[in-house]
Amino acid sequence: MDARQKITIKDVARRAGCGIATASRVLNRSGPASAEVRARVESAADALGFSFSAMGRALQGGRSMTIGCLVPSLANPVFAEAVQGVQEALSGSGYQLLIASSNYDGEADNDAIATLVAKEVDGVIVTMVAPEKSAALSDARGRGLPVSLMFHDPIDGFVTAHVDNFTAAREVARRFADLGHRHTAFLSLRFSSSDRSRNRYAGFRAECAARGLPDPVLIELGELEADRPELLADSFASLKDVTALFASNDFLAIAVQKAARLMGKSVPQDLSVVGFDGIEIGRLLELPLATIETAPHAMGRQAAQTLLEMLQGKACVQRPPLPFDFRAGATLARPRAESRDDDQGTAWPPSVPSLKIAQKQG
Amino acid sequence: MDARQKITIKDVARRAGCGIATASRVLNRSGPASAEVRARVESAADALGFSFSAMGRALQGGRSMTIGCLVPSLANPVFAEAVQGVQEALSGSGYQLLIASSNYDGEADNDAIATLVAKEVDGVIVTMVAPEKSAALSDARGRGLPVSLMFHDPIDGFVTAHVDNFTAAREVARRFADLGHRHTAFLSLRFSSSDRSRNRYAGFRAECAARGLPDPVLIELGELEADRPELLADSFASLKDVTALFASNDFLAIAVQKAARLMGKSVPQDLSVVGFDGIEIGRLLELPLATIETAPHAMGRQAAQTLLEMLQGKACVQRPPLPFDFRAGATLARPRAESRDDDQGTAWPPSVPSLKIAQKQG
DNA sequence: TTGTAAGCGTTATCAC
DNA sequence: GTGATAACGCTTACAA
Repeated sequence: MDARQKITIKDVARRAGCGIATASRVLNRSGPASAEVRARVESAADALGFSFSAMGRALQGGRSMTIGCLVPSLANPVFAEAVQGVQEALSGSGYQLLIASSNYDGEADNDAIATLVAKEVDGVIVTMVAPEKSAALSDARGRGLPVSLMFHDPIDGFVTAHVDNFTAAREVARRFADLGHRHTAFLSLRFSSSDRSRNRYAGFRAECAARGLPDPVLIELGELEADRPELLADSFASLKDVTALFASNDFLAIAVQKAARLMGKSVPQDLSVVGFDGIEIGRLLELPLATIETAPHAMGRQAAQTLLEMLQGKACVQRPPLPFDFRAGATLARPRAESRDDDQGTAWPPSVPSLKIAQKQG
Repeated sequence: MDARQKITIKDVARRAGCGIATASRVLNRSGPASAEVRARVESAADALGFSFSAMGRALQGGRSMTIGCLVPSLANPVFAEAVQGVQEALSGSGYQLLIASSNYDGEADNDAIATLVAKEVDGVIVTMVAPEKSAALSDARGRGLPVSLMFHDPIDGFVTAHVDNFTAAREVARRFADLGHRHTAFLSLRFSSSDRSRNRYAGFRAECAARGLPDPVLIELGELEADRPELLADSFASLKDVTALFASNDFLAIAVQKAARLMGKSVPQDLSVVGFDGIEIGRLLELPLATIETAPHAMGRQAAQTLLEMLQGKACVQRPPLPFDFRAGATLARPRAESRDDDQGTAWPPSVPSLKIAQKQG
């Protein structure tokens, strides 16, 4: 209702009885000014409650001092933590964060990038469905906009802050194999829209193959099943042979345990479960979750630091992947004796309602 | 390195062989233009890969089409979800979100507000340590900037999207009392910097008093203890009488169970635990968490909708609190028979290392 | 139908 | 030391 007009530097100058250039110099300490004028300007600014318009500055300076960040969702704590890391790395740099999220939608990704570009961000930090295929992203890069990726495994000309998903997943397979598991499964949400999930599956499968184990069963969930252990349970009734399951993230790993419980299977006696990400809460569970511990916070920090370097015109090189750790937990154990080495045929039903399940061929 | 110059509407106009006003009209469909010129302008824009500068527009139009959002932290899923809700409510409105976080620091809160104002956001959605005391916030409001609060219980002239913390907490006390618990405790992180925690404690205590129960023991944790069940366990060794514990959020509720386990206490036989917030994961635990279920997502949506209405100049009225629900879980049960009605003296040690513990007087 | 020009808030340049 | 003034990218009178 009472939107009072904005106080601009003009108002300050008028009140101080000087030119706007002088006011600007005083307020920015960017040039000479007599003590007297300086005092007048400062008290005028104070009295008026003046503060600079970042927009005016940006327009004139060519830099908005804003960097854009696109993540699939903030509801996923992994991304939320990464963004938090970005914020931290940026704090003190003078840059502000403009955040967008796409809800794992490739189209929305492109729109978001376009919007960020329109806002004249000075650089972007991005996790999206398919950066290598995004017209908006390559367009932005073509215009000279610094781009820093997060979570993605290395892609052609981009720099990325990442963890080596392939190798980390191999580690899980190694653990399973060492304990004597033969029949495994990989559980994923949005397999097709996440290069991370795909790389994890690839690594997992590669190591299984290297050890002469059958290919892991690939189970791709829809959004629905992930939140409904009952639905999940339905589908697992079929996986009789499977004694070890690798979930592509910790939430799935926790949800699948609930599902197992519903079907009377106990973890880890009947089914070993390992997750991915290493979210804090996994540690606090009655059955602490075995998982690959990653550092999303550090990923955010690194992505931001890389971007800051690009903004300073430094040459930017792809850094090595951030470390991961296998976190031992209570959800991983040897398979029951009787279920070992029982390799007769795949207990694989032709179809499972409302689930897209596919077993990759070796 | 190769920061190609930006394509402005001037470039488009030049290439199309027309004035910039015409180009603007065509591209915005905001005025007449002959079919011929229209075509020329459009193909020129296309060829050049032109896109508008939101900044130029904002500067001229007086509105940045950006709204600012300040939350304590994105690492807390409750706030992350709320922000997600804000994003959703804003999508399609043409407004972008500029996000800041303060890490629960009152000073950072003020800085963040100031920065958002400098960015010329058209409105702000805020959760901060002390909105009623923030100079920056009242200043912003004084300048006519629409302000919409989230999570905070109603404060003088502000509108807020909230849940009735006091009443929700009373509900917890009621449940405890009905089951026969007499000695309770309230566990909080950052009690002093969160009006929500304070209101929850107040409601909890009020209902205990109304039922003739002793005041709940107030336990305020530092950041450290919350992540270290060992440390937590140390402090609980003292709370011999307490049979029921209300944690001011679900993470604490989960952490405290781990601590209880470490000391050989079993939940809920020896200790009932109820959380607050209703995070999804609580449902999936082996011992599903009893908690007050709130709707942070809806809170974000409502805060955003309210702000949009303010931006449209509509009168905005404080809406009633969003609903909460008591979610039954396996962490709440009757106290053991022998521990009931044993009211002899407070089992309260003079000091517990590294914890600020205080018992409020009735 | 079209183009010129003023103005949004700032800073940088350049005379004074 | 100081103050006009041009420029940044855009929209919108207003004039042609």
